[in-house]
Formats: sequence, structure tokens, C-alpha cells
Amino acid sequence: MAKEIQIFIDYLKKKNLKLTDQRGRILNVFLKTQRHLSAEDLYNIVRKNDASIGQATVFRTLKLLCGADIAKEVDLGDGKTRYEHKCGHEHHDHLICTRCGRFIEAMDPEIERLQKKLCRRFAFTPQYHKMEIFGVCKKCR
Amino acid sequence: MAKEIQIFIDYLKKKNLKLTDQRGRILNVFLKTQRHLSAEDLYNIVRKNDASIGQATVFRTLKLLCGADIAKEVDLGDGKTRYEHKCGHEHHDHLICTRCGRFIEAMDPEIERLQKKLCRRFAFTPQYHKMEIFGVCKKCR
DNA sequence: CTTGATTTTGAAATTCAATATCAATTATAT
DNA sequence: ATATAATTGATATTGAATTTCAAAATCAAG
Repeated sequence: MAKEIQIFIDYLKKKNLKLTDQRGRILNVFLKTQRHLSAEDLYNIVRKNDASIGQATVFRTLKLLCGADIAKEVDLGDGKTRYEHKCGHEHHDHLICTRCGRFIEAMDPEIERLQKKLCRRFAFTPQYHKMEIFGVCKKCR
Repeated sequence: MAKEIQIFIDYLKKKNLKLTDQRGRILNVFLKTQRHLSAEDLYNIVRKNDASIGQATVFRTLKLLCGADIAKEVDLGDGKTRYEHKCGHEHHDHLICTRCGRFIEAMDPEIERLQKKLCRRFAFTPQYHKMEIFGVCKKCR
């Protein structure tokens, strides 16, 4: 967790931006949360500690955290962007249940390998990817 | 193309909905277009033929076409939902260039196979999936 | 310190795609 | 024909995300 803060500081420095109280506090809260929350979710949690922080700052900070590669946007299909931090979590994809909305995190190294191979075929340099499989989970069928 | 219209009619009938002039016209225009257009793009094209059609109807019809599996939503990362029709196009994924925004359609049967296998591991019944690889295309590097 | 240039902040206003509302119109089965 | 239900388009509304802007905070250089 200290690691993430250092990454953030380095990223900000590189971009000539500053580590402010608000940004630090938002990052700390974010890292402690359950993952996959929306900007509004995070705003509501942050607000409990510091009622003076504004929504806009939370939005802005989440964007920065994505830029610093500490957070990742996830689109679960409702109109809301969710964010997950990478603290202690490897890359993974999602199996999303279209009945109950729950999702499973999953990863297959073989698929990852083939994705890279597919890119090579098109002389395309991959940076990151999203793979979301929608369907019906065990409980719902 | 006649096939798609039949699929649409069958789908509407199944749902106790009606094939109206507007829906028919929107589908026809949609199938003729280049693919990956937003609801607004389609609205602007449809309007040239029939100025009386409303935006809401285009939105609603695109949703129906997705339900009928004639169209597919694509999220290219800007805030706009794009739609592509499946007329003469197999399922594919996208390699999206983060520099120029252009994208490549690509498909790997081996990946598809492994995706199904991955789902089986979680007792998850897949319906459809999105796979988008973001990176830098040949021209941009 | 103090200054000055720059960045950041929060509140509020704004944007924009997408959806909901609603009275008028249209389709379809009987 | 008629009754029932679905559809339409104009408009208003929603809601996430972004922008604006004046005030506050940061930081480097004197």
C-alpha cells in the first residue's frame, strides 16, 4: 500500500502535479475499499472521513489513479464506470451474470498468450485489454 | 438482408410487438450503412429519407435490434454506444488504437474455444462476450 | 519568511447520451 | 368496424461525467 502511494507520487511528479491532502486521502480510502466501486460510491465513503471533499475531486483523482496504473476502469454494462484498484490483485477478466449482476473474476494465461499472438498478427502493440463474458452464473440457472 | 428483416419480424411477433413503417425503415437504413455507428449517426442518416422520424424511435429500435440479435452494442471507450449489424459479419473482437481511435476487427477461434472452457470451469453459461484490446496500431508507431 | 507563478479545490453550472412521459396515432385481432 | 394494445415524436428528464471559476493551497526562488 505504501508502494501504491509512492507510485502515485512518482506519477504526479512526472506530470508536474502535486500530491495534495485530498488526493492522498482519496487514494488511501480507495485502497482500503472493496473493489469495483463507482466514483459516487467512493465519494460517499470518503465523505464520512472528510465532509468537505467534493465529488469533482473524487472523479478527477480516480482519473489520475487510472493514469498512474493504480486503478482500472471497469464497465459492467450499466451506465456507470466502476473502478478497481490493483493492490494485491493480478490482471483478470470478468464473467458477468445477466440475471443477478454478480460477476466472477477469472483469468486464463493461455488466453492472455493468444491475445498477444493475435495482436502480433496485426502488428498491433497491446497496452491493456478488457474481456467480459456475459451469461448466466451457477446460482441463477 | 431479407433474412434480417424476417428475423426482426419473428422477434417482434414473439414479444407481441409490431413491425411498423418506422422500424422497418430504420432497419433497412441500418443494414445498408457502414458499421459501428452511434444512435445519433443513424438518426441523421434516417432523417434524410424521412424527416419525421424521432430520435427516441431510433434509440428504441436499436435496442430492439440488439434484442433480436441483429445488432450488437460496441463500446469504444468514448461515452457513446456504437452499434454494428451482423449482416454478413461473423462475431469478432476489436483491437482499438489509443492514438488514432481506429480499430481492427479480429477473431481467433482458439481464444473463443478457451473462453468457453474458462466459463465451464466456473459453471457459467456464456451468452456473449466483449473482448477489446487497446494499444497502438501499425501506422501509429 | 515573502513573493509570485501555478496548480488545485469545491460548489455550481453545464454537457450529453440515454430514458421517461404523454397525448395522439396506428396496428392487429376479433 | 371496433376495441385493445402498442407505437410514435416532441419534449422533459435523468444521471454520470466534465467544465467553469473564484478562492485556496502549493512550491520554488529570492
